[in-house]
Amino acid sequence: MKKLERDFYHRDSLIVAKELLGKRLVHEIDGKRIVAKIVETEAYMGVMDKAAHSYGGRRTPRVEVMYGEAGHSYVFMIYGMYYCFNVVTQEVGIPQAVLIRGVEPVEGLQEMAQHRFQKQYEHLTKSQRKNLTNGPGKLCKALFIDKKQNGVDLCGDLLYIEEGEAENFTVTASKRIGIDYAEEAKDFLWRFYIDKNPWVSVIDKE
DNA sequence: CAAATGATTCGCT
DNA sequence: GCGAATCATTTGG
Repeated sequence: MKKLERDFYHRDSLIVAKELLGKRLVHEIDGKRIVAKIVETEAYMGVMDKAAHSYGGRRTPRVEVMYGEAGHSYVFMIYGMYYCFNVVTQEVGIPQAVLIRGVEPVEGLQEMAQHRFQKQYEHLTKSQRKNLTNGPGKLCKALFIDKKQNGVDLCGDLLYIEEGEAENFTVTASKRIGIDYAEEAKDFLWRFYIDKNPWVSVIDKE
């Protein structure tokens, strides 16, 4: 499959967030490919987005990578125990990113199960299989993503995103998750997911 | 089953 | 010091 190039990321977060659905996130560990299909994303629109770490043009060491070149990773620790993986978008100087919230395991299930539950994939309970990668903190654990991957170039050979299989799916837009402090910005429909996919972290009611 | 709660580190003020 | 783009576990109906 073809690796996504710089130009793909060099656009608005809202566009990139939608187009990332169905793509494959690949992490190569010791020459082994861990692959997962992206099924849920959220756009963070930078300066005018109260939910974004870069809101109002805040520029601290942590968010610096978002001001840099598109197509790099932005990984941050949350609640003291989990990581969240983002893709930096837009041109240099515009601090936008797309958070990956849910993925569907494709290759390397054994490695994912081992790292997340210290168990063989076959020994996972039904609930553990479902919970392997259906959330931002969970998928980072399963895909071996932590602080060391912050700032990595996704146009490189270790961590990158490639085209997925051709398929048809319905994209649902909804409110973002876990940003109740963001006032009016919490109601923007900037979360996107593949309708009816079981690996989406939070499903909206009818 | 849904809802409440505790865990635990780091970046920022 | 405070609180966070979360999650697993416990509690109660």
